[in-house]
Amino acid sequence: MTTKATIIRPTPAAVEKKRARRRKEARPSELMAAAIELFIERGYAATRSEDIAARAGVSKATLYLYFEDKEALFKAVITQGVVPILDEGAHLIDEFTGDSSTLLRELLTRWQVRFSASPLCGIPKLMISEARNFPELALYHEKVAYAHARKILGRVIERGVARGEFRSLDQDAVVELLIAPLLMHFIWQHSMGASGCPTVDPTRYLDTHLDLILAGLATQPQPRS
Amino acid sequence: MTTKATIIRPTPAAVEKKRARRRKEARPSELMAAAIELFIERGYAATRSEDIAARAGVSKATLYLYFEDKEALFKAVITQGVVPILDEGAHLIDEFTGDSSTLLRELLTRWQVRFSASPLCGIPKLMISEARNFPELALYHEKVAYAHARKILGRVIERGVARGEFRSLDQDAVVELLIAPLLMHFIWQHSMGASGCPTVDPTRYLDTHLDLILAGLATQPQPRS
Amino acid sequence: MTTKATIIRPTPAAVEKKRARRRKEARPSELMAAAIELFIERGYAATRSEDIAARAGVSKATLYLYFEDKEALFKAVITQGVVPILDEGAHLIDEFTGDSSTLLRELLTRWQVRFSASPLCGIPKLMISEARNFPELALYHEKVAYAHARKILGRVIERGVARGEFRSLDQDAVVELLIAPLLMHFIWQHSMGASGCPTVDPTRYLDTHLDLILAGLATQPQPRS
Amino acid sequence: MTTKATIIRPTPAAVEKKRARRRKEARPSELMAAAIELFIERGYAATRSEDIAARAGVSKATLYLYFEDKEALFKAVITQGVVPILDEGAHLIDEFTGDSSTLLRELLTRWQVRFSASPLCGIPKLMISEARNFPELALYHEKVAYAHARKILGRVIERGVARGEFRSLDQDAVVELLIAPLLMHFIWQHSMGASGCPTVDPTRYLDTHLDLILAGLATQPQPRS
DNA sequence: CATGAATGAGTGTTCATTCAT
DNA sequence: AATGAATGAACACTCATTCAT
Repeated sequence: MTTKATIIRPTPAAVEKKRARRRKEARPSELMAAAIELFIERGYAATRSEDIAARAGVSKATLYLYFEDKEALFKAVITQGVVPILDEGAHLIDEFTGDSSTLLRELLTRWQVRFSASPLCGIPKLMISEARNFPELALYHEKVAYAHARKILGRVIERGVARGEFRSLDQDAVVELLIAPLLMHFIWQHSMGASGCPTVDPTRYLDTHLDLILAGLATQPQPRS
Repeated sequence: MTTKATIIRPTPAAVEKKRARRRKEARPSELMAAAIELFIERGYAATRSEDIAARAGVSKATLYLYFEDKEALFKAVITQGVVPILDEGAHLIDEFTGDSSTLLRELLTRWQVRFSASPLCGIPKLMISEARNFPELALYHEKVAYAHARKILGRVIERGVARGEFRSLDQDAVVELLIAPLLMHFIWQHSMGASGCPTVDPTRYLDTHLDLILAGLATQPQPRS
Repeated sequence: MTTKATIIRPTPAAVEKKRARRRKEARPSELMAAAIELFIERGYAATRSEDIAARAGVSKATLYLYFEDKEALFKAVITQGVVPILDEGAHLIDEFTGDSSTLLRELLTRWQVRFSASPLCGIPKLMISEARNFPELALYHEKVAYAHARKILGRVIERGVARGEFRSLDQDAVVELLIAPLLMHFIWQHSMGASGCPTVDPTRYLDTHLDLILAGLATQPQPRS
Repeated sequence: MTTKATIIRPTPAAVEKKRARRRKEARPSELMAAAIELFIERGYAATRSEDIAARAGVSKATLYLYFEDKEALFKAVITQGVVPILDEGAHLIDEFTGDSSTLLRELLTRWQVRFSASPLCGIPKLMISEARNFPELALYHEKVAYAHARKILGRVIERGVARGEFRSLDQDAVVELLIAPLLMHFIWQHSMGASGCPTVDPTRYLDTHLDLILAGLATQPQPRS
């Protein structure tokens, strides 16, 4: 592109320098990726900053070029984007025209699939483990992540109740009960599950969850198996 | 006191030490009680053995008279008695003669009440946090606690299915889904909840959980609110 | 004491334990002694806490048993007793009945001798070096040490002026000029002097200082050499 | 602009680099100026080379283009020109024809004024602080600066004694005593003084110093105030 | 010439653990 | 049985220095 196609004499002076410092802007995310894995595996305190650096392929000192200290790195990891995935769910609601049971089924399935595919699903376990040592973080995360998810689910429940599809129950509790199994599943997989404890099959687990809870929510008796 | 009164020779070498052993046998449990609180609050790594000793009212060195090391204390804490409370549930089943929905309701309520009243309800959070650093412990705990609870719940479900009260669904998943909200609740209270994040009302939460899941499980359409 | 003098059989049980933990209360001063030497030699920053501990014959960690941190140790060192020696001078004044020149001569000589014999004479150099990094300390030291010395010298000057022995000059400046050579001498000995630079003979130096300044202060022409 | 207008062939290879070398030769002194300030403020060890570079407006790496390492920079700073100012004093003597008291007064005043106006007056404090860590430097500095100043002052004293104006005292000591207050004053201002400790007025201080010492030196009783 | 990026070699500080008493 | 004192082994963080561009 920058060089003429018809170059006759590639003068020694004509040296392209463009490979250059690709790494720099990648570093923070590389470090955060390494950090999230290790924090989830070992916990915050048991993870040595040197190990994080090593896994990111840099020296310990480099870490401190990009993050004030270990705590800042931890906060950056936690603060990082759960929201976009949650918002996919919000879009789903806006566009959906069918019955609320199907909507709920699609929404939870979508979330499970999306989170399972990313290291983000390790964050709940991490957050749970460190919440009491980092209360501000816990509050922040609650605000931007959990509260957000609750609000989205709340809208679906309202929709179902408004359309006469769902019973009118304690809405806050219902919302919690919709999430709890998903959350528990992620947490389990990154703790007991990763230590060799048996884990339920995620698909059957989610299916049964939806089966039960949709049956429980429904105003009309469902066809029973 | 413990020596016969008729001893004539009080040789200088024959010195009776009879004063104490005072609370010798209480020490281990005092230490474990202190440890469980701190481990739950701060996590294993962030808890200094000196703090445990201080909370138990003894010196740091004393801890090592009763426990090999910090890890042994941790294991002792975790290994400790969840089983008795779970077994109360088993007894309940044996004696119960009513319908399975009521039985399930009573069983879960009993468990929640009993665990909530004890520091033991902090163990799930602790176990979750440390599982990957102590895999043998995780497996042990899974075996004696979670598997036990699952078996008990499984019996209730089987009972309900056998009596035609419950639908026949994927039993493992159903059992998990019965426990997940309880577990999640305990975990939440000892992590996010303890950091000032809002928490649902436990009673309404459990009630709604039972409402939903029993409705979902029931073969016969329930009277709907 | 506790054993009879006529002990025939020193029963194995009769063991005296009294040698015991003599060290504990000596530790802080041992550490401070080590610290003052090293701080003066190398400066605060260039002195490794491990070296201080080593010179005091303990491990690095032991240092932290007695001092919060390196800075606390530094402050303890600086804060330590210059005052008693200064006060010897104050007593001298109170008891002295002769002429003020002689008093001044005795006072300064006394101070020089006393400080020269102790590691305290290294503190001015240390304080000078670190004053800007520890302003609170500088102010503290100024208040309890320098200001105190100035006040004492001021009294002698006033005495001399009142008795018609000394000219009435700018008193603050005179006082400073009385101390400056002494101070400079201590500072020099712990810096340039210790690096092999030539040093004047302290006695001749002090004698000449007194000669000059007393001649300068005198209202009556002195007999001149 | 600087290139001739009539250049016809702007061959791609013939690239003139003529812009800069802008302040290339100014760099070392800019760095040294920045360094001296910081070394005096914080001491050698506590001054980060990055801060020096920043204050000189260049990057950390640039410093190493001009100085082998931090120590070389320190040495360059210290080694730097005190001599010219001292020599102004020497010239003064050569040209002076009046009485030695006046000469001494003029000489010391000149030095104080000249040094006070420059950051060089911070060097004594710096040298004092680092002498033991840089003994060669201390010796060097002693040789080129202090010894030089002493020699100059010595000549004035000799002159005064030869002319019957000054008493014949221990010459080395007298010379030291002439400098000590000046030196002490510079040191104080860059240490305690800079930390908020009270400082005497330099003019009154110097005046009184001269008053006292000249009176002390004089063979003839001076007119007394 | 100048620098952004990177790092090896430290340093202060902590803490689980031991041991003499 | 209990503990005050001590420490070895880590670990977070820093900084002088280098080097590719």
